[in-house]
Amino acid sequence: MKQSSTDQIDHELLEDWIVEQVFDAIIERQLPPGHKLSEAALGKALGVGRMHIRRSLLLLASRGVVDLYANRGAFVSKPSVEEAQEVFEARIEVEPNITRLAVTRASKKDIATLRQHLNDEHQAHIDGDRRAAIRLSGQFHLTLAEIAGNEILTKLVRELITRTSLIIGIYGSAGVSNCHSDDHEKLLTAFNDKDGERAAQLMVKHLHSIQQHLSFQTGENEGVDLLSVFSK
Amino acid sequence: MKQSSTDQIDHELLEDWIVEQVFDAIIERQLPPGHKLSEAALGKALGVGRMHIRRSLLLLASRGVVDLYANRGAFVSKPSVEEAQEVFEARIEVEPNITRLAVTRASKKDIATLRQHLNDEHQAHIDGDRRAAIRLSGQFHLTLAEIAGNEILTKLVRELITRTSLIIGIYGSAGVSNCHSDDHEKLLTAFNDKDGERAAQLMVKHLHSIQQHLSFQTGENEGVDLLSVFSK
DNA sequence: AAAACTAATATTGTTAACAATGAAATTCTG
DNA sequence: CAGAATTTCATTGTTAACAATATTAGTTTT
Repeated sequence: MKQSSTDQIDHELLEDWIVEQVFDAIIERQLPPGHKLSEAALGKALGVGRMHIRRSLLLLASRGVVDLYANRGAFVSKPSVEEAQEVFEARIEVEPNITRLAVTRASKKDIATLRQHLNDEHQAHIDGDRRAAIRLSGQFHLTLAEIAGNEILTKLVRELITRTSLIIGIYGSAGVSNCHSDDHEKLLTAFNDKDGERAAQLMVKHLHSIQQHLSFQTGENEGVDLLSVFSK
Repeated sequence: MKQSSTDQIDHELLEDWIVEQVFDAIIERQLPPGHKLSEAALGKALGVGRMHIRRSLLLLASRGVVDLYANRGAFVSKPSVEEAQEVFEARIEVEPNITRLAVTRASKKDIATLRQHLNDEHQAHIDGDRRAAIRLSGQFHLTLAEIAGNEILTKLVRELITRTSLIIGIYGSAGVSNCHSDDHEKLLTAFNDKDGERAAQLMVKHLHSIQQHLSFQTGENEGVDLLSVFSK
C-alpha cells in the first residue's frame, strides 16, 4: 500500500512518509479540521502498524497540524483565531524573504516549472477542479521555497501552507479558493525580471490579501462545531 | 516557561519535555555532535520508558538535531558544512525580522528581562563559567523570539540555536564562545531606542560575525571524527 | 601477527497482550 | 418520558516478550 508512485527508497523514514500523506490530505481538504484520526483507521488506510501511526501523530502534533488529547486521541487541528493569526504572521515574516532568495537562485528550469504550475492552476480553475486548484495554489508557495533551496525553510513553509489550508477551511468564505492566481502570475513576472525586491513586496501583498478574505470576527468556533454536527 | 529543571506537570506532553532536555543538554555542550543516544541510557537518565524515548528521538530527528540510522540508533547530529550553511542562512533570513517585530512589541518588563540576561551573561564571562555563558548567549536569541510573541517562530529559533550550538562545536575555534556579548549590548540599545530597523541590521551583522568566526574550509569531517575517537 | 571468519553480546525494531480511560448504550429511578 | 447511574464497548496507553540487526570479542587460519 505504501510502495506507490511518489514513494522513494523506503530507507527514508516511514514516519516521514505518513506525515506527508496526512499533510497532503489536509491540503486537499479531505481531512477537515476537527476530524478524528483514529490510530486503527489510519493504520489500515495506509497499511502500516499502529506504532508507526502513533509516532507520526506526534510529529504532526509538533507541527501544529494535529491536536493530541490524552486518552482521547488525535484530531485534525482546528486553529483558533489566535493561532491563525500567528500562522499568517509567520508567513508574512518569512515568505517574502524566501521569495527574494528564490529570485536570486531561480534557474530557467525553475521558472519553467513555475510557469507550468500556473498553467495547471489556470486549467484547474477552468475545469472547475476545486481540489486540484487548492492543492496547486498551495504548492506554488512550496515550489518557491524549494527554489530558494533551503531545506529548513522549505519544511517550515510546508507546515505553514498546511495550517493555512485548515484555517481557510474554518474561516474562509465558501467560494474563495486559497490564492488568487493573478497574484501568482504577477510574482512570476517579477521572477522573469529577476526583481527580487518586487517579488518580495508582491508576496507581502498576496499574503495580506489572503488574510483579508478570511472572516475572523465571529468569536465563536462553536458555530462551526454546530454546522459540522448538522452536516451529519 | 518551566518552573524547575525536574518539572513533572505531565499534562504537557512528556515527549516535549524530553526533547527540551536534550535540546538544553546540546546547547550546553554536554552532548557533543556524534554522541550516541542509546535508548536504554537516555530512558534511565530521564526516568522514562523506552517508548517515550523512542518517540522523542523521532521528534529530535525531525528538528535536525539528531540523526537516525536504521538498526543502529540515534546520534547527536554532526552537521555537514552544507547543513551548517543552511542553518545560518535560515537564521539570517528569519531572525532580523523577528528582532524587528520584537522591538515593536517589547514592554518595559521585556527590556528589563533582556537587561538582566546581559548582566548574567557578563557575569558568567567574569566568573569563567563557560557553560553558563554559552547557554545564556543562545538564550538571548530565544528570548528575543519570545518577546516577538509568535510561537511558530519561537519554536523555529529554538531549533536553530540548538543546531548552531552543534555547528560551533564542530567548526568553531576553540576559545570562541557563541556570541559576542558586545553585539547583544548594542541590540539592547536599539531596543531602548525602539529602533526596529537598526535592531534588525544589527542582528544581520551579528549573525554574519558568528558565521565568519567558523572555519568551514576543511572539507573533511573525517578529521573531526579522528579527533573525537582519540579523545576517548 | 594480521586478516578473516565465527560466536556471543547488546541494542534496536516489532508485535501482541493487557491495563486504563473515555464514549456510548442500557437500565433504573423519579 | 427525562435524566441520572451503571454497564458495555471501543480506543488509547503501557508493558513485556520476542525477533532482527549491528557490534564486539574470540578463534582460527594464513
